[in-house]
Amino acid sequence: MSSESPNTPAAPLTTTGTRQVPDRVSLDGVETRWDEAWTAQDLYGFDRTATREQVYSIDTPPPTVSGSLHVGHVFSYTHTDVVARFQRMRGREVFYPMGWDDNGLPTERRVQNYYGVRCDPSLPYEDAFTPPFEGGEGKSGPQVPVSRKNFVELCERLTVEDERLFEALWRRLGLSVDWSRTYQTVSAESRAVAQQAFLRNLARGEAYQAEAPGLWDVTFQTAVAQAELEARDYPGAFHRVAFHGSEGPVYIETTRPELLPACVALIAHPDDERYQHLFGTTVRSPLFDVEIPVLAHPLAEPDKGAGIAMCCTFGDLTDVQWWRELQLPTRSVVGRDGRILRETPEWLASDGARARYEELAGKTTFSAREAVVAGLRETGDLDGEPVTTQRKANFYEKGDKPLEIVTSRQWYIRNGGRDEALREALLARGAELGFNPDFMKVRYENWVSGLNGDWLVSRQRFFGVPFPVWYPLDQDGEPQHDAPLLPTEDQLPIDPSSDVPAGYTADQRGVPGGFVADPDIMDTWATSSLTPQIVGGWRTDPDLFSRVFPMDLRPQGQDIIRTWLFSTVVRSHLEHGSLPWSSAAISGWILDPDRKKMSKSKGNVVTPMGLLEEHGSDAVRYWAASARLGTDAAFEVGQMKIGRRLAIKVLNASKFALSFGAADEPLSLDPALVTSEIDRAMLAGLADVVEKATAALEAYDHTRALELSETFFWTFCDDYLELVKDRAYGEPSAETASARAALAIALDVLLRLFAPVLPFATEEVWSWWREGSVHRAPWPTPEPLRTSADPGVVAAAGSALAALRKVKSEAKLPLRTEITAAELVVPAAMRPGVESALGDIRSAGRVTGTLTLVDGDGEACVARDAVLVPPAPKA
RNA sequence: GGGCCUGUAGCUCAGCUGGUCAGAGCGCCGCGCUUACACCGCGGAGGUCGCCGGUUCGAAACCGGCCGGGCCCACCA
Repeated sequence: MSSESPNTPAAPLTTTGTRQVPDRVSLDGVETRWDEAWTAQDLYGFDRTATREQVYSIDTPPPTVSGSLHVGHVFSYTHTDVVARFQRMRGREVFYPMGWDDNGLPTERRVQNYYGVRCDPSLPYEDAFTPPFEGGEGKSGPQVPVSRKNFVELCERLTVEDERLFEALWRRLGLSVDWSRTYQTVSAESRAVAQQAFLRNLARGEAYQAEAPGLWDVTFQTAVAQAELEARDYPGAFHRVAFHGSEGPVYIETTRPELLPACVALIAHPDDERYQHLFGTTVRSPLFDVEIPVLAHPLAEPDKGAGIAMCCTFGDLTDVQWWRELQLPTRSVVGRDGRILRETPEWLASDGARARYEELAGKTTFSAREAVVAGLRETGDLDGEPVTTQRKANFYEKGDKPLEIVTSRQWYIRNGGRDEALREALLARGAELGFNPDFMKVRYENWVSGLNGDWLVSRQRFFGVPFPVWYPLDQDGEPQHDAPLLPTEDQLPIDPSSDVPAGYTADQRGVPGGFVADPDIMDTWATSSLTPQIVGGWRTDPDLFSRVFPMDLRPQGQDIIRTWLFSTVVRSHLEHGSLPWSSAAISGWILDPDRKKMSKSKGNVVTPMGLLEEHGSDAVRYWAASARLGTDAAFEVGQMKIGRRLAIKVLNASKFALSFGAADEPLSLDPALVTSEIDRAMLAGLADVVEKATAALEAYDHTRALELSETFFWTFCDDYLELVKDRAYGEPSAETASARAALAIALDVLLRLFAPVLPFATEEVWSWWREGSVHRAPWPTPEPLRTSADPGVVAAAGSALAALRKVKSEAKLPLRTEITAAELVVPAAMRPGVESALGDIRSAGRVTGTLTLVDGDGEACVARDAVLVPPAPKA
């Protein structure tokens, strides 16, 4: 053997002990039985004395516990487990933790409904708090306000049960996770990591606070980041509205007439002939009679609408850009609740304008629009009727109302969105990362190249990781945002709404001269982007961290390349100056039979546990492993049935291969005993399979590896096993010993090849005749199997056997039928192979008389002039 | 509008850098309870590789165009 992996036995194993093969083999109960055995042995426990070179570390995606797992999870987590098992057998010490994502909006909502509470960070912690009820799924009603700490405790209580169910499913599926290494994204440790990483970003100037217009969800009343946007179709209508110029009306078209009081300029393209004479002049807005400058800006598109746009603060992101670049005034009228601000703005001077505004104050944008349109009709400033249109609007991915743009103070982390050097550095990180499949890299590059701002990390929610920041209050009680009070790292995690900054006392909270907490929490990605640091012990266990980081693999879905993957790269680049992992494995979607992405709302989700119970875990894993990374796969029960058949075949073929000779007589695995040509040829073929399958798995191509092993295995069963079984049954001789050793060696290798995909069936068989677990056995290498024989001998002999079978099949006779004489037409290339295996061919084909070999061409052997003697009919 | 993926037997998919590629499994048809397996075995039928051009001695594979499916980004006047 050319290379020794750490768990290769010191001396090559050449014989096995006695065998205990059950009379009846079955997959029933293997999942539970082996899960228990593996747990008892701590088979997948991580050995933290391993060095970084020995470790293979996986940054497992933490599923959202307040949701439910579906077949897509089973699919992609199987891909990861195949990698983990392969690497473990290759001799790597696999660091394979499991996390639970219980931070964020889905959990917040679930806890609210389940316990009838809501989070109010301004409240003090209550020691023995009892929620009003439990199990209030979907109930709505008055919710008792509780402190953030109480809320987090309830969250932890609720998610414990979810986690148990999730773990049970993963165990059933056979994930080789080290279950002593689980983490929660809402845990104290995760919060501490998130806060510490943030404080370091802040110290290095990578995190900053800014007051600026930004996208705002009026339902959740929080700022929203670029990565959380979703463009959706939204019905709207173009309204042609007259502004009053000195030389007559100037018409603009708008879908948001309610923003008329927020208008700050009319803007056309600098080259637009139609508006040259107006540039530099002013017009007056209808209804509100505000003097509005007409300005030129290249971003205006002459063929859009009237070619001249109404710039408001703020209707869309283009408005923001105009406002910034043309230094326009701020005239906001939409509040954080999505309603028109109640206070009449000071820029509305005339009584008429103020009266018009008062009609709008407090209305939703929708109602305000109706009122403005009615007003425009009344004054004759609406030209024609509104023309309905489908427009695209930006939505928060979890929201159902279009986003507004609101000015607010927010925290940002630099991500290259407004800094070319950093953008280039992050693009370089992307280039350095091994994407599997590699075309997924394009999504990363597109996203980073298209960033238009830094990462907005603050959210105006209550449940989540709070910013570890307080502000001193001046003598007027105003917070001094530019002089934040920060905790030390060893104090983390803190909750600024209940903890007190150094040098202050609790009773100074909110008092002039005292302090106040930053009210915001972090975006969930601000925590999730640190999963390698959380699970690797960055904060508390530097020794562990040095052994697992940078990690080897990030498995994840393609939809969160722009969020989870990118944000993790950003944090690692900023904090560690490296990639967080060297490779990423991107799984595809599961499509239902209509080729649509499976989703709960469509009611076509099959419960994963039901699937595992019905088909068996190995079968479901086989289906998952049959799909390549990055490729969408159909949810196909047929493929699971094939997997089940394969698993059962592994049991049966193994039972058979182990049945020759006395059970108390050890089987030899010594290749030196393999002397018959066809046996040596079979091993040579297997050597090729091992070599190619290993290369495929190294390249994250589990599909190819499985296909190679599977194809070999079926030929092994259907042809090779049939050919050699008579010889293997024979009296002790060199030929018999050759067949038995070849079968044992092949079985030993095949079980290991299949172990990553079929962990239960292979372990079951392994236990019949081998010590320990197949999952800690070394991955096979081709060298011990190599022989000088031509692997084509097996194919040639198989072709000869098929020809003999075909004669019987066409004569509609049983395969037991004897052939007392026949001619076998053999293509020249197969002649040596057929000759070398003639004895096996004769016995497998039940040829009892003369078998004459005749030269032929073609690609397969053909039998002719066969004399067939059917078996005597049974009584 | 830009980009990525994808279109091969009824179905799900292999066909890697152009020359045994026209394949596998399921399904279908026929046969068979063979000292592992009926949750099985054996044999067989099925496709002008989305369409049209081009490159080449040769293309499912490479190039261009078109058509169809999926997805991402941009488009919010």
